[in-house]
Amino acid sequence: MYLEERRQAILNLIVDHGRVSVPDLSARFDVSEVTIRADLQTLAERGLLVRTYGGAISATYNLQELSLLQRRQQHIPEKQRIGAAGAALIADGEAVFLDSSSTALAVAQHLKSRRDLTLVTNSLVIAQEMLGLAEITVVMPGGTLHHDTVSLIGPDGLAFLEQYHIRKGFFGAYGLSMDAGLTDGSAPESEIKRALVELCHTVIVVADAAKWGRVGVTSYAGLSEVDTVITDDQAPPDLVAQVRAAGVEVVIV
Amino acid sequence: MYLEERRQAILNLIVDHGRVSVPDLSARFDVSEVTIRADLQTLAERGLLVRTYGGAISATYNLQELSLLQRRQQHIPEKQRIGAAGAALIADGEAVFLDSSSTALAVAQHLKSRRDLTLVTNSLVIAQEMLGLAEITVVMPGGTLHHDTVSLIGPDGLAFLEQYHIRKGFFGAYGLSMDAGLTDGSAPESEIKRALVELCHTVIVVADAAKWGRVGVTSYAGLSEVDTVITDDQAPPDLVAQVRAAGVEVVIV
DNA sequence: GCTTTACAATGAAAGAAATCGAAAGCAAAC
DNA sequence: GTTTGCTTTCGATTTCTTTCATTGTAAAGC
Repeated sequence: MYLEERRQAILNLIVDHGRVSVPDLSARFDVSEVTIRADLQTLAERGLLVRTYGGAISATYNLQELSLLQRRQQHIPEKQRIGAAGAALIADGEAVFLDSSSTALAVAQHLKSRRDLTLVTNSLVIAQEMLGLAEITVVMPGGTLHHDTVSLIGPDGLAFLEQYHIRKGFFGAYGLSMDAGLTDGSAPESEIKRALVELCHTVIVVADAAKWGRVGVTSYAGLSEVDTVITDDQAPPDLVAQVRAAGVEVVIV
Repeated sequence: MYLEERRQAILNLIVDHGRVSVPDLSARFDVSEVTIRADLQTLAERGLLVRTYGGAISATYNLQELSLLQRRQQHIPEKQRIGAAGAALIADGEAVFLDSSSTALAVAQHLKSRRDLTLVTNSLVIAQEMLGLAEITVVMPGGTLHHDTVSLIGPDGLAFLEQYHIRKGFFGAYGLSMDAGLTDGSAPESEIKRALVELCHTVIVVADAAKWGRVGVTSYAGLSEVDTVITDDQAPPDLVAQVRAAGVEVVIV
């Protein structure tokens, strides 16, 4: 029996029984427990099962996994401060765009007690975070799911968004610099952001100190298109001064 | 019983009863109260419940997530069999539509090891289920997030989908009857399905036995538009015979 | 308001089981 | 013969759980 056959068989057992134990699998396939653990770890990394101490169970708990990821984010104090400051700029009744960055997620987390708000976002994580909040309308453009950013990307979603009057857009960035402006790591991601920067009346960049002076693969906006940058107090003062001189409001939290 | 299973069971108890107590859980799972407290603390850190003195209660903002989990767990063996049968109808390389029903989710769960597949869906749960599977392309139409079905609903997302050649569509239903055809619980949900039934070359209905003979608020397709129904062996034979006589293939698993 | 009382939570220590890491063994492929 | 990938062995380490002593808390009665 080959390795992949064994792993397939393990998955079948989980589908049938809901759970498997390491000693049991070891006996059944006549390999050491160490080997079984390696199998389980690999399958868990592929998201095909959930590892437990002593065995594994079926992977039908993805929602919780995701919310765990979300909550891991919460513990970064800088992002939370930036998120709170961003949320303070949003009035009830407005329609705002949030991109798929983790800092924009922090903004969303501070909007949970708001009423009559429309959030436009391409981030599945933000949508998930707002689940069950009846007072908040979440609108998503269509697109293809990108696994790394957990967001919908695609040129065709934009036409759909043009019917909304989006007052404010919150954008994360891979980097923020004087000459390259706002930069990101991937081209399709940049494309949708470039269009949204056009669409939003007010462009607000949420970026922690690490982003300053960094330049990513593609630019999606120049500094002249930015109204406000929200960052934390570790941002390099000389760069902050330059950006302010260029007419951009910089909020430090 | 593994740790994660116990924690899952605790969450289920909270969904059912709204609250749990430490001594009760300790007796029920035959572990010490200290262990239960550790479980509750961990689950509270994940945001899945709210800790109280002597026990725990439901985390209101997560109720939606949990009730969805619960819905997924109902009829699990039947739904899983239906899901497997549905997945067997899909060849690698195809583009298929899956709606936001829990039975369509079961189909998706059986597609995880496939390669080169395009899934079109308006269900956030299915999208999340496919997260990290690089071989599977997930496309979502734009729309407004509906909290109860965890799906994107909206008329404008459809234009975007017309560019895809969707071979097969898998649809759940609230009810399935001779005269009303396929029915659903809410009008906007029906609207998007009606359009997708038009768009899909082959329409496959996945519905467990409980759906037969039931009629919901709005119809989204007549039986004449349906190619195949996949159901379980508890489906009423007389209704099955009638539907077959109407020219619909009925697969019983 | 204050105190009592019963219950709940926490910390430390300890034991059993499971896991991990590193080095080594083994087989098939080049 | 060497390489490569999978598997095993064997301590060292971690995780999970319990017990017990101590501290903290809620709510009833004074």
